Amino acid sequence: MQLSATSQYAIRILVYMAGEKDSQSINAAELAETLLIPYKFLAKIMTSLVKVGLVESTRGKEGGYKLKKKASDIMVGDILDAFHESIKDEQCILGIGFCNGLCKCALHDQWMEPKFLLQKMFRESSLEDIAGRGCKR
Amino acid sequence: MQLSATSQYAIRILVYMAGEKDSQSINAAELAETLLIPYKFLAKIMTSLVKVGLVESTRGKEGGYKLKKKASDIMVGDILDAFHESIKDEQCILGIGFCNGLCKCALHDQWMEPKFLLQKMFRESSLEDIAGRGCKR
DNA sequence: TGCAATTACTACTTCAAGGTAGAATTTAAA
DNA sequence: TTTAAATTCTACCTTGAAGTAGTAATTGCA
Ligand code: SF4
Ligand code: SF4
Repeated sequence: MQLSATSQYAIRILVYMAGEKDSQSINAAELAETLLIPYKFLAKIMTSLVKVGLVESTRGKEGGYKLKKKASDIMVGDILDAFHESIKDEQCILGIGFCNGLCKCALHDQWMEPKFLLQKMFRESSLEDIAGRGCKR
Repeated sequence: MQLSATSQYAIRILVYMAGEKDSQSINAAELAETLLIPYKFLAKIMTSLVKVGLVESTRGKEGGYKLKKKASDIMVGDILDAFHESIKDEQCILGIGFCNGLCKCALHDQWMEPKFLLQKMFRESSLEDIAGRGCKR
């Protein structure tokens, strides 16, 4: 019952980038070192984030990564989407599927509420909301 | 962001057993067939449930499985515990760890609430509460 | 131009979860 | 006592996520 390592890394990376001076690019080595993420794995994640349009990259000397949108416009949910890990409305806690209220087991209603809160949290929390506070890793 | 297949299977198995006539044992073949769980994998799960004391088994002809406690005394959380998948208080949504309120990022407080609801749901839902309603699989 | 720094690509390895196969063990009943 | 039905054990296979390695492509700068 937790996010994949990939998603967790991605969130931490983008939050860190949002906390840095704008219009200044950060390279993979610095990210890997300060965030304690394996360099090569981070590089792979960064490429995904570039492909999905959350980050822009410049190669070569003086190159690196920059957020492609304002930190206030990147939601945690966008990041989870990139790795197909956002929570769907029909997701069932027992993995059965989508009774959609027709046949409700006792867990159904109880799962609705935390599920909704998680969706809301992911949908409404932007990088700006998170950056600058809490754990710096 | 979901339970492991093993835990989901285990919950469904025990809920089904709770819905059957008491003091009557059910064998692995029937469980596998009605719940659409691979037979051999189910057998493995059952052995775990026996070892952890939620189920008792009798081997040989006429054998099978029975709940070891009343359905109202087996909580979903007990099942998750058996597979080390219950949600710890200090579980962090970013996998960093346990800031314990000292350094709170913006996700910290928002994660607290759904986490609490999930813990409550797992802790307070018994098999009896679930059995007999909803999807029969 | 050439070099060094950087991301991107391709392919592999490792690890854990999920799943399978077959034989050993136990038991009730014929 | 034999046999068939059942669980249990041990060992393996498969799949996907996590992580690694090496090289190609790109770019700024000396
Ligand atoms: S009724 Fe229960 S099993 Fe069916 S979708 Fe809802 S939570 Fe899942
Ligand atoms: S402050 Fe944020 S990163 Fe730290 S434990 Fe809480 S949720 Fe996790």
